[in-house]
Amino acid sequence: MAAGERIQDSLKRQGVRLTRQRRILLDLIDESGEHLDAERLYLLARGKDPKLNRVTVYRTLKMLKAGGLVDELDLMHHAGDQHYYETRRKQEHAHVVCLRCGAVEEYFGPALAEMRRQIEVAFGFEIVMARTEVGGYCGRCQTEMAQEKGKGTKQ
Amino acid sequence: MAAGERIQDSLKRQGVRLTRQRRILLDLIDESGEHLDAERLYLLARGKDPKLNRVTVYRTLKMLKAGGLVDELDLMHHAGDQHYYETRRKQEHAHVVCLRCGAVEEYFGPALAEMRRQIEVAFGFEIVMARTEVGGYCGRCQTEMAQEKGKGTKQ
DNA sequence: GTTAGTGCAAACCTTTTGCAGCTCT
DNA sequence: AGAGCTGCAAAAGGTTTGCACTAAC
Repeated sequence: MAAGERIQDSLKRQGVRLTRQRRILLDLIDESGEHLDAERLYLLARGKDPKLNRVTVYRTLKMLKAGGLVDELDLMHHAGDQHYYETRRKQEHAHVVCLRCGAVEEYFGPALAEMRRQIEVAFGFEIVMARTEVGGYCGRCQTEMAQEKGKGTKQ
Repeated sequence: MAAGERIQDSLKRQGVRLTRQRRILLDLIDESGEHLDAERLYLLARGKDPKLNRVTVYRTLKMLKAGGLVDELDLMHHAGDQHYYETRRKQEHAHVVCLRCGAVEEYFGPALAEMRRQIEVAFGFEIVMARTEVGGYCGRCQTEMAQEKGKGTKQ
């Protein structure tokens, strides 16, 4: 995929049919700031086309994943076992998920690329995709948990 | 959990009841070389106790995960959406999964710890668990794919 | 016009839950 | 004895499939 290219352009180049439904879904994925799961994407898409079916969402996501146009995330299964999706247009990053409030931060540091390189060398492995997810507690939740603990002991 | 301690000892110390079923499951998890999913563990356990129920397997795994005694893996969902489990007794490592043959290698390099440290510092985050999974093609499959491609063009 | 894509319904796979009875401590 | 655990059956959550119809190229 050319850098900065939208998913739609990439698909068109591959000769994939651009239906009304796909245009809606791809726009949402391209523009969304959040990490979307199938159900959330479905609900957003229905806002634009109430007839659009949930199955079409799954089929579209599957196609995009197979084509390497989106990455599939689990976000530590923090909110259930559904998958989340994001375009691959961004630089590789790790997802840091707060297990208490669900906030997701993205880490772009050099250790990721370094690890990737080491794995390729060490195993003669050809990496197609990589996923790092970290679960724990964000700064704010650490504070709040400390406060609650204080209250708890008084009671 | 004390280093080198078996899961069973750790549970006993916590006052968790050690039933016949749990002993079977914990032995299997402790001794298994592979990454077990619930179904595989269930089948192995049934070999030792044909009455043992699948639900017990799920409940035991959930308890171990909640107690931080096992890690839950997805192995890039290579063979479906089930989860895999392994004891936490080993040093942290990344899982490198061949998308063609399913082989799993483990990477123990220093880049992992380095990334963990950077995330803690950068976000003031308290890491509880971390998971790195890499999908791609192992050396052998790369070779075989190259050969098949050669054949394919002749035909 | 052809073929890929859609919607609908129904199935599928993995995991969880409610409840009565059993068992570990 | 009694809380905690198990088995069974049933449901839930997330995703996929078969098929007839529709729309993109």
